[in-house]
Amino acid sequence: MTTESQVRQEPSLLTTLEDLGLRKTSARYAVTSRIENGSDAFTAEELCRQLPEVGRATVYRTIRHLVDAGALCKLPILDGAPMYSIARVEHHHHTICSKCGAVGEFRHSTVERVMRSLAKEIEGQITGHKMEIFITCNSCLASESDSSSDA
Amino acid sequence: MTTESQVRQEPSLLTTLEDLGLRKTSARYAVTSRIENGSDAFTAEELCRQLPEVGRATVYRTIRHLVDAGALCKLPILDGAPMYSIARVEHHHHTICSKCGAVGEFRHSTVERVMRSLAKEIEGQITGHKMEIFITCNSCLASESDSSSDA
DNA sequence: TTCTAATTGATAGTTAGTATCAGTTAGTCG
DNA sequence: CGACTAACTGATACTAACTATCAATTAGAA
Repeated sequence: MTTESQVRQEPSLLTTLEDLGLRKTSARYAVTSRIENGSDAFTAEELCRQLPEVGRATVYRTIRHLVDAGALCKLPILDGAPMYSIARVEHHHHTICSKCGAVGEFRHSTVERVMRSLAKEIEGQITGHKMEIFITCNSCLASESDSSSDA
Repeated sequence: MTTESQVRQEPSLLTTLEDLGLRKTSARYAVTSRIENGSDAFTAEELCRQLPEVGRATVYRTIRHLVDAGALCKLPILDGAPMYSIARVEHHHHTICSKCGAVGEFRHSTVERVMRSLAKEIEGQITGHKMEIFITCNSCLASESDSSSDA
């Protein structure tokens, strides 16, 4: 577990940008490292607020590059701005806590298998899919049972 | 097939509003009948444009009532405004054509079964789910093969 | 008919995101 | 190293998609 060789250093988001042929700038460094060290999922506006030294346009532009490169995933939220999270698994789905908004990732072969069986049912040609599971996360469940003991 | 008794009249959206204890007004009549007679899925702004005689606020308010009542479903679109479509099947998922934006509904027991097996994998308590399948619809496939014959 | 709470819609405000463009900078080339 | 230039930045202004406000209107009960 602690062996160096087993720690696969994920290519940093800044590297992803370089690989796109983009320059390594201080603004991009600020944005990518904030994303990497920040919380799970975030909105563009949150990031702007956390990085007042970087212009909004640059924050939005950098996010867009990362999404285009597949390094970030953008998930549409029913009410409000889309959230972004680092794509750690190539193809995956999301869990979203309805209470606190925490976003998780999962991948399950069954989901992919279902897609194949759905192909028969659906008119047209399937090009992709997306699944979101709404949950109450463990920490919200815990705080819920706390407060319910008051009542 | 053509027997009257087999044509189950779906409760109109206006009735849905009445059932919520809301008044039957001409603005609400205009909005609901436009939705019922219009195309599959629409955005709020589209509806506003189609109903210049109804105020924007009223259009948005009416949509919100219908979504709250479960008569319309709101589906978040990755880029742009959310789309709404009449919920014809209680619990269902959507197909979205990536070319033309046409939205369809489907329901498949396998999807629901998968959810149960995922429950084991996922931390926290599942409260709901949502699945979108991206397709190229038949008519877009057709026009695609047309234009490819030009090239 | 009268009354009143529900409703409307014009307007102004907010939020999220994009376009513009003059000024700055990374990285290369000599 | 120094100069050059295309890439980049960020302030600003703009647009789209809503939401809040509130005086005027209206549905529906009495």
